[in-house]
Amino acid sequence: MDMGMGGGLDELEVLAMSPGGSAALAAAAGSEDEADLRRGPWTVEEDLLLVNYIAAHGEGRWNSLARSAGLKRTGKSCRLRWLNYLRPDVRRGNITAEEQLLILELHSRWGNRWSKIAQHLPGRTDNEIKNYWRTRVQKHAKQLRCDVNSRQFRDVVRHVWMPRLVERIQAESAGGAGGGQAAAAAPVAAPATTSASAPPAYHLGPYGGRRQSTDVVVSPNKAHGGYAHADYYSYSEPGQAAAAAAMSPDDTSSAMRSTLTDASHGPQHHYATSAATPTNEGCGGAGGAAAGPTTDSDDMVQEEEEDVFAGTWSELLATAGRDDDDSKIGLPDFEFGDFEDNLWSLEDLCLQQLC
DNA sequence: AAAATTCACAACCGCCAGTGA
DNA sequence: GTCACTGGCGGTTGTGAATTT
Repeated sequence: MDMGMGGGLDELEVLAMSPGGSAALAAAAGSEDEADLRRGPWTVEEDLLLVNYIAAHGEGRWNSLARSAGLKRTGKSCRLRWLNYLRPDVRRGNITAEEQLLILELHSRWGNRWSKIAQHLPGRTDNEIKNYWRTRVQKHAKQLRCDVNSRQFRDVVRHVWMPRLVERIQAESAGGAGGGQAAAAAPVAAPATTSASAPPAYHLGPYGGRRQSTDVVVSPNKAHGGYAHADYYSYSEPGQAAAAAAMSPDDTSSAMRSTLTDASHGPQHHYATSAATPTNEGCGGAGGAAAGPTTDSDDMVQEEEEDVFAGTWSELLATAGRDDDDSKIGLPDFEFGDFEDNLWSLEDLCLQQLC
């Protein structure tokens, strides 16, 4: 694919992406709509236009919305910006261990159905989950020289990564009160949506890459139910440290657990049997294409006919926390080392004959 | 300290399905 | 039936920060 940003920028695009490029672009491009459209990173001004317009008029037809709001963007671009970034309930930042576990599990069931997976992770966007998968999960697959859809890698995920995530979740829960090392690795993103009392906050600004430290949080204007113009009242620190400080690891874990089992966000996820079933169910077909995600229709049927998760998250964690090994939800025993980013080693996997 | 590399993420694209004229 | 428009989805890429050499 060599179109769009990948195909190199023409002069207009370069103008558009430069600071203050909008005016320059308009001047250079003339009055035609097509050429008048801006591309590239959104500016604070554009974000404000979009946020304020939606606050006043709600979401609607995106193309007309873009025009009415005075944005020189396509409707698609506005929609994406809103859904992935500006929406008040969007959560960004560290993916928690619970969320990682859920992503791994759901991906094993549905494959790259990012939007579907995202529906089960409140506040997370399909784009973020997709990015997580590509940057983290596929990286591990690459390290192991496995194809990400291969049976070997799926086994590794199920037998090594998932159990370790469960361990990590337990450690975080246990460490929440005492604030041990697990606390240091605690999730930091606070669910913006689930707080009934807190007004939504719009995260404006960018703007690209890892510049979260420059994010601007725009508070809603509670007085008239709209959202204040350029009402910058808070600058979040890198990694949303402020939010992290406001929520202990334990709080986060319990919040996530309750959120993840909230029927309003979709079917409850019962993890235990899925994690406990060491791929015998899917093992018959061996590798290759058969190891890949099942088809959509198959999944839908499976989802409706059987819930592969047998217990709630709380139950899972409680069960997994028992000392008696036989009750450890059927997960294979591993020597759980540190909880650094590298959740397994090649030696581990060789020992387990997984890869 | 500078250069090179890696990482994380925003934003784009094409494709496709749904809808209405 | 068909055409145009719109929105949603998954795949891909460019970019800047962070890390390593």
